[in-house]
Amino acid sequence: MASPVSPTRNHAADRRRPGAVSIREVAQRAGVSIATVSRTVNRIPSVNPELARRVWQAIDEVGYLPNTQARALVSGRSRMLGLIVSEITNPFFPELVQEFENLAVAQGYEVFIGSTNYDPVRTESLIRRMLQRSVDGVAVMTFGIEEDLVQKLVEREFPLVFVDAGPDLPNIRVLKVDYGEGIRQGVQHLAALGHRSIAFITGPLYMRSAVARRDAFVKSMAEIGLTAPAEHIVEGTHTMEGGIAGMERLLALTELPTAVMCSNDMTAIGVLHALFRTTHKVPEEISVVGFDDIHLAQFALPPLTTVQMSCKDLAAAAVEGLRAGIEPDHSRAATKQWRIPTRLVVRQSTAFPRGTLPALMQNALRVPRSGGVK
Amino acid sequence: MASPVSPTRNHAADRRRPGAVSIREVAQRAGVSIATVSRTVNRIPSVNPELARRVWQAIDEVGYLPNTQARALVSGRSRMLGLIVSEITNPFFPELVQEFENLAVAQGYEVFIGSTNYDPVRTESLIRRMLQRSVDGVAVMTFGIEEDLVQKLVEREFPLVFVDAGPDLPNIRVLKVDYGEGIRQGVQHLAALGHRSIAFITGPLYMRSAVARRDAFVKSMAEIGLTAPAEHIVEGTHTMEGGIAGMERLLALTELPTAVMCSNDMTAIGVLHALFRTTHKVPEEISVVGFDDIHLAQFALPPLTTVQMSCKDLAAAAVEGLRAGIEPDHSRAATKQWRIPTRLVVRQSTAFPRGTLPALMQNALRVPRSGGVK
DNA sequence: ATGAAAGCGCTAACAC
DNA sequence: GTGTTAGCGCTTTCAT
Repeated sequence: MASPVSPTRNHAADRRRPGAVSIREVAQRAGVSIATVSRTVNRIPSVNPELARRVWQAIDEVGYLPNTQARALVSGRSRMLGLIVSEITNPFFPELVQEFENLAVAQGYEVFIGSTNYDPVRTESLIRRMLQRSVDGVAVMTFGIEEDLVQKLVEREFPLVFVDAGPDLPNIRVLKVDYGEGIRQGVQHLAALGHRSIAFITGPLYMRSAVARRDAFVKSMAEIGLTAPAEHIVEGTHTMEGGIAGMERLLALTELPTAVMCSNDMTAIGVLHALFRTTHKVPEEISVVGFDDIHLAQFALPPLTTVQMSCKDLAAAAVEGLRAGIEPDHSRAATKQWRIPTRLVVRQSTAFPRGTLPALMQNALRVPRSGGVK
Repeated sequence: MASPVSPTRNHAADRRRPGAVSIREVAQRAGVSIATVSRTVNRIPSVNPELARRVWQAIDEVGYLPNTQARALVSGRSRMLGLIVSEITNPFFPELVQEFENLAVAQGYEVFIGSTNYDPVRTESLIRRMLQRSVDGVAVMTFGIEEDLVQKLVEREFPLVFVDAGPDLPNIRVLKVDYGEGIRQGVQHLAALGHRSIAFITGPLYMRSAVARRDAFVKSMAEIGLTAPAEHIVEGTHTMEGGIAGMERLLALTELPTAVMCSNDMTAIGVLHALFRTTHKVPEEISVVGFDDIHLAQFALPPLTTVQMSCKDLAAAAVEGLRAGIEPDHSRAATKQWRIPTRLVVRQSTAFPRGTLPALMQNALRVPRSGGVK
């Protein structure tokens, strides 16, 4: 029963990967107890420098890597951050994921990424999986909070970050994107060029952020005394396909707008595509403005004028917001809202509307084919 | 000392998230031992159905989720698969990641994604992090094996999947992409249209796959009696920026090629951009062919003719290859190589070269502006 | 400052 | 068929 050196070798060990070295080998090799190894690894100041040296050397020699699972088990913290996006294939998100990951890793966290694909079943399973892997917190960057998702998460009472809107609960932080200012700048840019008939292709309207952008558009138009007729505001899906479909509906109108603003860049790229297919020239015949400023926007044909929402800022705020909720003495533990600025980036998909005086002058002054504002 | 009900409440428990319920609560509530709960959860057939029912009910009532960390610790398997890509922001990868994730999750695995960004330091840390989280296997989908990365991984002797090439070791599986056939079809498509002067913009040549694609191009050209002059093969970076730079070099040549083939779609999109900027028309003046067939390719202006490398196939093979190495009695445990087919997808960026008879006839027959092969 | 030992949540031997 | 228990690798008391 109480055999000091058990003849029955442990069962699980045989199943483990060959390369794996445990804290015990290190302790043995350094001639100390496993507690000392643990302290050394965790940089507890009280360890004798000489012992610490021996421990580090042993670690080096055997190639020891602390087992995170075991650490998590005892500490109750996994040092993993959940990151939920709606669609990883939407180019905005990889950029966000990349920034988020860089920051998280720099702070010693790992990232558990998942995409909902707008599918409640999938989302449900995603949450469950994150809970089982006991992430320390979750950033929900879907830009459209699915209500029951929030519910599940909130119930478990752990640190959460949302974009745009979220319940006002102690563990929850919200990243407020300043859609108003960015959209306003876009509208004013178009108006300044002389556009009066500006259409807007929204995102899917079950998303709060899509609604927020549309509302910002309507408000910005009103501010300068303009009202878009109902048929000039069409619902899209935040995808290229949605942009194409939206533009086609606009094209079917008897009265074409002279400019189209889009709820995101992918939609704008779809619009560009639809316009190309129907041989309408951008920006000579119609101006196009996007939103997000994804990397691809500069490579659109023509390069897209757009409203930048810095995913660097967004990612930074998300990671900080999470840390604020997880680490008891984080400096911004009390901050509940984080403001994300936006700004206009003018490229070549916008110009004076056709037939206006500036456009005519411009045409007279330049070489034939390279239209557009430089 | 041996107090049956310890007055000292366990230390770690206080630190844990409130919502977390352990196997013990379930056992207590169902009036069974924790072993029975474990058996029930793991669907061991021998459990009494009546007890099982009570256990499931208790699980439901308390919202129990088995703790994966603890499971991993005892079983020696984490049910996590590492997935290493070079750049998550390159649109090819999110598509691959998505497929990979879907398949992995369907098999009960979680995915630990990491991108190397072509940075050895970052890569090193990535491997270490994956090892610490004890992933069960790693798929290296960088399309350019960094030698020391392989070394590190191979040392630990765990299941590995590479693309294109990898050491012939027991735990390693290789996904062989059939570049030859795809590139050949692209070249023959161009040649069939009448092109004789075809340039090629490669990927970064430290990548095996980039070299393989270039070699396939040279070989395919030779097969039909064509030889591209050295200045018609320029090195790119598999990015839009690289495509622009490459095309600019081509444009500086006294003798322009009539068609450009690219090592990937992003390069081709860059080429399209450069051509647009310099007011060259695609495909009327110059034809462009890509490689990969990312989703974006259909929305390029004009829609891109390209060689499809199915990331669905790739992802499926990667997951299966990993499972074959991890699960002792997987049906394809012995398979060491997996062939990934490629095929040509003709869209509108390719046409007869300018001035050839077919091109003239075509122009005579069609409405002014919408050139290209339909 | 260091070591012994308890215990994190779970699985798998082993005993009944 | 079910319960008891050792032990996965680690951190953290507690005693020395």
